[in-house]
Amino acid sequence: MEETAKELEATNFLEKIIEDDLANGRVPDGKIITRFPPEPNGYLHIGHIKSICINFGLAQKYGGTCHLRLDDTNPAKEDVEYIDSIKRDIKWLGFDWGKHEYYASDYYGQLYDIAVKLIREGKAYVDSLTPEQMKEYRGSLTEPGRNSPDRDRSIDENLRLFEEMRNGVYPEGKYLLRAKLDMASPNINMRDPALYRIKYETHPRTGDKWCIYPMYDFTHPISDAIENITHSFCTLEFEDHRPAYDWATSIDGIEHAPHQYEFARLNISYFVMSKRKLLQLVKLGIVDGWDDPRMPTISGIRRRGYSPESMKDFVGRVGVAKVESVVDYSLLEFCVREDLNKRARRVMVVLDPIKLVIDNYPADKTEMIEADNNPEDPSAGKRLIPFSKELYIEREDFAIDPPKGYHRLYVGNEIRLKHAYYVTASGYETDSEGNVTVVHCNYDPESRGGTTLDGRKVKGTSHWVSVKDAVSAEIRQYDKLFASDNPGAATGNYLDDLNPDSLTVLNGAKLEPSLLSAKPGEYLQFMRSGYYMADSHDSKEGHPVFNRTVTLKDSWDKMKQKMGLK
RNA sequence: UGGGAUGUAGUGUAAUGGUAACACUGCAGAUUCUGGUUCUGCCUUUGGGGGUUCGAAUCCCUCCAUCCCAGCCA
Repeated sequence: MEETAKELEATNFLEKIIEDDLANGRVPDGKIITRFPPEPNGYLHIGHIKSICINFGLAQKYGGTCHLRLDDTNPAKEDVEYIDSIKRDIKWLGFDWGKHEYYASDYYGQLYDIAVKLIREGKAYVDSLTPEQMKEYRGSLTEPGRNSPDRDRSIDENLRLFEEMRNGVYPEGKYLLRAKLDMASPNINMRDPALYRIKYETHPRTGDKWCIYPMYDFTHPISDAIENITHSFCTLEFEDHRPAYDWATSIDGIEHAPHQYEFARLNISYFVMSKRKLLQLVKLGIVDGWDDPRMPTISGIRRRGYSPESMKDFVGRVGVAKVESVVDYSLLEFCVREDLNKRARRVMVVLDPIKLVIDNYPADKTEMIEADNNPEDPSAGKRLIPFSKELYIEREDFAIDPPKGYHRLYVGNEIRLKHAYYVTASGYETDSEGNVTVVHCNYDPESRGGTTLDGRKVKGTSHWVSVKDAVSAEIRQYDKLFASDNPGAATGNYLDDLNPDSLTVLNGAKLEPSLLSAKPGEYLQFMRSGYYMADSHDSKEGHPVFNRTVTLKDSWDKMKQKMGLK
């Protein structure tokens, strides 16, 4: 069995379907064709990454092609702004649709002709029911619907009315073109679904050429057929639409019959993913826009500093199945950290500074300390950092009364200043409120570079920045947008679960001088704190602004919580 | 008995009649010039009940639970 070997490669049920179709000669020329069909009515989010990876990824894996098709059949909600962002986001992920950029609106002419043909064959009719009446005639989940009085309208009259609809003779809502299927079907989608509605909206691409627009159940399957799509993957909620899909693709004259397969959409704890809610967060001004770094949009993720590789790794680990599920936010953070650990350039930034004065270090001396840019990647090279008598260190790296297990700086304790020297604290100064303002210490000149000949160990290592060489910057400490792992579960309103601390802005941070010219797009690790990236909107040469992508894991913080210190 | 779908560690996903597993999380430890990384170990799993079988997560019956569907949205 030659297909046996291939089947072993499949890692999920969609791959099994493809391999089975390939093995049984059900795919023309052995080239599968998939499509990613977003509606340009909002920005792509992390849930779409799964769909993108499935459609583009599977085409790639099996030597096929993937089309980008903008499903633009509702001009009331769609906009070129969204089309542009969608294309930018897919490219950022590293996928390429090549010349296969299509629009459902490209097929309006063909769709119209098919509709006319259906009318001629008595398979579609123009209905004058109002929306309220429609609903009433449709029946309910447990009761069958009733036929519309217009269902038996003559073919000639249907033809005339439909043409007049197209010509703008009637106002919106006056008439509707419906397929004549089965009003008693247990599947509501088969109860004479709407095919065309009147809409006086200017379309982003067809302008005012049309005032009737085709519906999803009609457009989508036929678009797939026109493009010779072999595998049409969509999310679970379209399962009930598959009979409509199969109906549309089997209309006489449509030669190619693609198949639809459904998978579970991606849900992540602490996130909201619906376009409606994301749009609301933007409209209400709760976030800075679609690309706010707290948004789960691809543009938000990019601005936050997540890497495309980590996102692809993430959706790969999540897998593909038909169970509605919620993935732990911790897996997302794990993937981001794992990837950034390999690629981020290490730098020293003191977020909440206090001064450290080395009493036995010459006042006028500055020496350049050599530091690795990335210990995980020697090819990232080294850089020189200025070191002098007065430094900034992290406020939480010094304690007057060190708690149990604390191995940072306290009077009498020796620590290492990263890459530089060992220092031992000798005393400290406080302000009138008792806050530490200055820590005094002495350094061991023999420990230059961060080690000593005697091989003695120090337990703590602090990062530092030379006072006279320090750069200031705005640091945006982002956290989860929602405080609940299931926003809205408790009250029914997801806005009740907004995390009040999702953004903390730090203005007093002190940075090593190399950061003065940091550029958006460069992955950084502020040592011992987290991963950061310069903000693409607000960071300027000489006035950097950084977004926190994700914190480093912090086992000391965990220990403190366990000891009840936090 | 409206229709459609789905139930495997805390979470996600494998295993399709032959020893239930991988990842994340959590816990414990080792290493470490980042309390990061890396490494080691541990915890916890087939929705319930019946049946077929030498053998069932897998096949059959039944019950239960959850999700989706009543837009002129997609």
